[in-house]
Amino acid sequence: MPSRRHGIASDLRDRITTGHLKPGDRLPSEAQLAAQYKVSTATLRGALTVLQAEGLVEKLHGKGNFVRRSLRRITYIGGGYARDLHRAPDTALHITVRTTKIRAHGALTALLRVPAGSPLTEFLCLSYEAESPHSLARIYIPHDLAPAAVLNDPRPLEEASARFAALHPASAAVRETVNARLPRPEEASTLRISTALAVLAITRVTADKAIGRVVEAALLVLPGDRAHAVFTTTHAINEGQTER
Amino acid sequence: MPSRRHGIASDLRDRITTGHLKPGDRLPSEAQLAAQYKVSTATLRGALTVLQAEGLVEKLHGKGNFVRRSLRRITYIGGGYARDLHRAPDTALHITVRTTKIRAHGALTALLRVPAGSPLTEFLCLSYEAESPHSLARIYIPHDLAPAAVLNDPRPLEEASARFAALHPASAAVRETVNARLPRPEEASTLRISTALAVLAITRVTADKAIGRVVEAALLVLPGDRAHAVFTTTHAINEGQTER
DNA sequence: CAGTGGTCTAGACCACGCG
DNA sequence: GCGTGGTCTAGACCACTGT
Repeated sequence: MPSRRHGIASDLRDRITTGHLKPGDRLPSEAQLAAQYKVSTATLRGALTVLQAEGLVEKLHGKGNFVRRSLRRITYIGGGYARDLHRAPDTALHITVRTTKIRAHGALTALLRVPAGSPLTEFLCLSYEAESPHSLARIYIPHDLAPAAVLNDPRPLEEASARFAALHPASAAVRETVNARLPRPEEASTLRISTALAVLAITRVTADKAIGRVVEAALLVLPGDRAHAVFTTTHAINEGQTER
Repeated sequence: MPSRRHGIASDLRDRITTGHLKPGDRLPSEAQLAAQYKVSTATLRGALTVLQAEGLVEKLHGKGNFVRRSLRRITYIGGGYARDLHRAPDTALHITVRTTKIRAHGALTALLRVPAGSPLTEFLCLSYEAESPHSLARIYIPHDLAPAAVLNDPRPLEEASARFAALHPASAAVRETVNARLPRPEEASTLRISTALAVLAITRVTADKAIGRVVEAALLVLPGDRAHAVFTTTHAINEGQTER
């Protein structure tokens, strides 16, 4: 075995997949497991980090380590459609949105193709599933393109970007960039995930081809242990429908 | 600051972005840095892990820690096109392919929609850029769909899936699933990356709609500190071209 | 309060790269 | 062989959760 912690991770993984440890079960405390495997707590925590990244184990500070109930609950659907996130149908999802007016700076000026200092509206969206944070989205829209209807939408939001569906232009070009990175400290605390757990970061830029402007930039952060992104494309005869 | 290692990471990050540490520079040894910051080597290594995941620092076992020369050199282009990976134009990319005949098992049967035990051809592709591993791809094709022309392609491969371009059917449905996870130990060693560094894992399934079969499943692994995936979609008037 | 995980320390020992 | 990073130890102390 390449390392002690991978060996322990394999052993615990087997216990989970064979059903000796069932979904929802609490594992023995890290001190107990460390004693069982005769390793230091640091090494044992390394093993748990591996299983956490696989989505098999959920770590809850102060409570314990648990076998995750369902794997891969968050699915981001690519293609720039209004529906961003799908989740298990039997669970409630609610979202908080904080709206702020800011001015373009740093990477935002390049994404939105506006000069530095341009007025923007920022929507900070945090979605919850059963009281536990689920995903984080920061959506930026040039101020002159953010209609009052969106700002004052009275509907209780069902899904994050339902509110923004009206913004999507008739002829749009959507560019989504996906990468894996560690969360910034404040992202880790708002999503209540470990700072050692990678997140799936998606940057989505939507341009209206008719007016030749970027109408929205969305920075999405999904916990890497529970999320994946799906992109589906159909190719017509000898030519694609996705442009570069 | 949320933690000691993030504080140190911020400080080093500033030294890099302000130019006090230039691309290609070797950082002081971890022992020296730990002494400078008056922390243990474990904490200092935590700080370097943060910077490594951001793509700012490259760790080379036995040599040292270096400021990365160019950020985000690997770009996966979504949409199922033949060209999988783009890289800096001034660098040479070469690929090794190992072909094996195997039988469908486990997740492969579900991906390819074939019964367990079906004969498959596996292509294990490892791409290198200037002698350092770059990306890892495992491509599976039902044996009866793998033409001899592909198996015996005489061309020196320029890019991984140029060889497979001929396979792409006229009318294809491509489904790409992206997630962030830790590398398996053998993936970490072949890609020569840390086991603590998340990878971007892309599962691409290509189906030929005409014959209603899955013609290829590709499991791609890209190092998270250097790679991102880009998906571009254009929407026609009031309807999309990406299907679910 | 007691019990849990999260961060950190000050080392030891191993594996790799290079002269 | 020597210097480097990689893994691991056996603790200490802090932060969070529940009673």
